[in-house]
Amino acid sequence: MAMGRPRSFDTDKALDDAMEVFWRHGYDGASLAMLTKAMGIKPPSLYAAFGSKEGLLKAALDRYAQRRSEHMRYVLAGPTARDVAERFLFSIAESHTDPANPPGCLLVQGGLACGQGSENIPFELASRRALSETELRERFVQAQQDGDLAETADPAALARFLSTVASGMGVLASSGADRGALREVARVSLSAFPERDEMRIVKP
Amino acid sequence: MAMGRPRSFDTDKALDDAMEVFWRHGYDGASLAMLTKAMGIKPPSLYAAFGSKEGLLKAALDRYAQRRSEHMRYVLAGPTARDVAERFLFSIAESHTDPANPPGCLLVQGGLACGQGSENIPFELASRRALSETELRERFVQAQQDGDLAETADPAALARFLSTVASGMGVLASSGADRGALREVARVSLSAFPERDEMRIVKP
DNA sequence: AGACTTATCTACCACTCGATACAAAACTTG
DNA sequence: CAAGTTTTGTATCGAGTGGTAGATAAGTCT
Repeated sequence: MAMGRPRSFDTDKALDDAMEVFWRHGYDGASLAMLTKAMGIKPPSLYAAFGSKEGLLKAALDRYAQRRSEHMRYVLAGPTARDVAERFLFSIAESHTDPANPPGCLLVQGGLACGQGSENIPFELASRRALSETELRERFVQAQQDGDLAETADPAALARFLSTVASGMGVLASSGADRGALREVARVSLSAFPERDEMRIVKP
Repeated sequence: MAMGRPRSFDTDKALDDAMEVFWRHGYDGASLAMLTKAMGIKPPSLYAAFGSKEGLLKAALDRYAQRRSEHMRYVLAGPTARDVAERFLFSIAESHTDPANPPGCLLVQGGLACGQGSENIPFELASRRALSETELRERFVQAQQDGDLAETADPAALARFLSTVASGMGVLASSGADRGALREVARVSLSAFPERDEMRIVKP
């Protein structure tokens, strides 16, 4: 059996290019013309490789998650719950203002509300945003067991708070805020986080 | 001189309907077909009244701001800086989950990233988001003068933090979070806010 | 009433959208 | 080399986009 003509473009490179377009223009705002131009391929190649525009987005999101998993591993490896929170917020201040990428977060910029035919895109993004919140929550539960987070603290609430601030920082960055502004938000947010020998956040 | 045929639809009612469409689908996702159907008018009437799709959005945003100005007046009338922060966050938890509206915040849902021909929409929304942050900051400066906010506190940082949390709550609400979840975020966020006789947020 | 002004409706414009049919090209295998 | 398989480019599809021309309807003014 013959093997067929080999693909003439690099899939990961093309996904990086597509990711940038989705990031900068959102799902609805990213047209196939933009995408194919950025990726350096023609529509039939795109559809052969990714199936559809939505398939392309999902592949780009997978790659985005893959990239961020390294950061997240570092974040979750913080020695205490508070260190984890600190790493989380400050690494986001950096990544959301990384000049190598469009400002903000793909999972926020990608599309909170979409038009006809893209109704499921916001759900897709939301479910992926929920992943890091879950990781944080589980890490905080662990911290409670380890004793570096007060038993009266609420891991779910803390994780949701951090996740919410992260989304807000994405919105802030998308409107042109600089790295200093995001760091400042991170700093203020951290003061909502219980210090080691203190607990301000307790269950109701 | 004659006065011409009177308009057969109510402008404010039509704007409310358009607002909901923009809110639910974003600027790019809101098609003229959706808008005219929701508003109960035909395209020529829309263009005669609002000039363009972008003009319609701006008119809807004006009306949105008008609605929220009442809430904001109540928020800013809080007796102390901390009361202001508390009112701000909890009123947002309510409004972003008001079943009478689409979930989230129009200024966030409307479009953080848009396509060709709508590049200025994100700026328009960002500038309107910045307004409430400015109001908060000025209120906190006043609070400092009044003595109910520590001199070492940073009004700009606090206002930006609250504004960021508000945006984050918009993202959270748009992905289906319920009112309780938003209230919880508000509660945690408030613990980052200096109590009356304490100041945790100081200038660097 | 009749002139004038403005809004509304039908129908349509040029264009872009996401997606594809088809044939030529490029590779592996026999 | 020839057969088989997959990718590529050209050219295009039907549907939908934001927006408008022109005629008609509905008012106010003299």
